[in-house]
Amino acid sequence: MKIIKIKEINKFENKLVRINGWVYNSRRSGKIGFLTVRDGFGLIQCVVVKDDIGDESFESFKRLTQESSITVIGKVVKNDRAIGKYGILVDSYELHHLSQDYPITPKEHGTEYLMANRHLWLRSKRQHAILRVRHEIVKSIRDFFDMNDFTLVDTPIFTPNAAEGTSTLFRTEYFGKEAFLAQTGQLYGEASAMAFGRHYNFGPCFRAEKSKTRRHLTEFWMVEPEIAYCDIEEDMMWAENLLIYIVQQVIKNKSNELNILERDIDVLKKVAGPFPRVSYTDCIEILNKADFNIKWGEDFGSPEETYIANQYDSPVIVHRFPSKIKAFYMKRDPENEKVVLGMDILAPEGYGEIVGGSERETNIDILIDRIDEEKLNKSDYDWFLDLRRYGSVPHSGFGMGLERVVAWICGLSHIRETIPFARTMSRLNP
RNA sequence: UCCGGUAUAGCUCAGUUGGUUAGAGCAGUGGACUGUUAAUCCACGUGUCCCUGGUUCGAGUCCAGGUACCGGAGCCA
Repeated sequence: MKIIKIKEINKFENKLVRINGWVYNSRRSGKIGFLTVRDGFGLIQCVVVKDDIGDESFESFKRLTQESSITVIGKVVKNDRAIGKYGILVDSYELHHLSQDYPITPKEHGTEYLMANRHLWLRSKRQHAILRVRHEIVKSIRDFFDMNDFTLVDTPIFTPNAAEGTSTLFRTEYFGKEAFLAQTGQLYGEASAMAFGRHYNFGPCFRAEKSKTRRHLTEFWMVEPEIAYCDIEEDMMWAENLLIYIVQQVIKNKSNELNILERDIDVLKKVAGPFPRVSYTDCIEILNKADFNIKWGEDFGSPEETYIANQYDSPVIVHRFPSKIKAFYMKRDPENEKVVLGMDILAPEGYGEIVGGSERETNIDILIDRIDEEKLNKSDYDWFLDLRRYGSVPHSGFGMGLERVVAWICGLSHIRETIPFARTMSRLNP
């Protein structure tokens, strides 16, 4: 007899099968019982009839608890009343472990409680769906870069320097020296782009900012392509095409999960491109028309960002920011020295910045000036400056925050559900 | 760091103007039920009311300080 996955149940109509899983829910009505079983691949309703399995088995069935691990043996039958349109008429079952007092009941719980039980919450339908969408997004990111001849080159997590000098870094001890957990792999990505032409790195980043909002994690995953012989316009195109590809793949392959999450797929279908491109200077004008009272040169706050994003159905690309509010490595616009060739992509529906990128400064003298201006330690960047000494070329790249993309595509109100084990200011466990 | 909010049963919450023995639903246990979808119905239990101090005849309730957590700002993906 075959052990099958619930997701392939429709291939086994009227066959006897085995399913390895866990009790999702159990209820009964006299001499007939209904056991919803999950196996990690899906849910199925198993019908337990006293007269079929015998008094003794039925008595022990009545004692089955939520999340007990069992193997169910029975016949697959079509059943319109059941979830998934198929059910199993139980012949017998084997109990592996009887779960006692499972903390997550089918009733409501607070988020704090659920986060404290995150290791168990992962079994719930919604959390399962979110992480499967995350999986699809990760896969489509890797496929996209693979199809376009990018090479994955992993960048280190221990670093000696502060790449952007602005964000707070986690400090650690490294054989008697000070080291930091990487907040970006970008500088290493630039080295790799000079070796491979098209590079990307994808891994965890760490930021010790004391941010307590629904958009922040202290540990999150970022994908960062870096492309040689690429200007800012091409950079925007890569980011746009990546986002469109991700959304298409999720709609195509994870529609069940989006339904479980009650995500409006029509909203996602509007993400077709080309995305609107608005300069920072134009944004200032738009914002002041809406009574925001922001001066040229000031950085956008969260309300400003949300207002700009809400003007459009699809993500919007904001570009050419004042150089003073952006990182030292961004190239200045030859047509306007006051701005840099940087761009941010803002997701619709208030999900905020999901991409940040730029064309990189190639002139070593300007870079050294900028490093001094930011009061960074020049010796830490000597290897980075080498990239401008030996065959410097125009190049660009961007970083995309995985969890914010997951939150946006799933339509979630909080980023902590987008990663299996969230790390926030107040949570290091489980 | 700043601003706002919350803290009562295993979980989710109610608790009046300060009043005597602190409540509900769910979960759990036992029972009834052959078509349930968070099944329903009957019976049974549970408390450091976050901590410390204060006001009061009397504090879960009012006041002060503290702690923890939540949301927002800043910062950012």
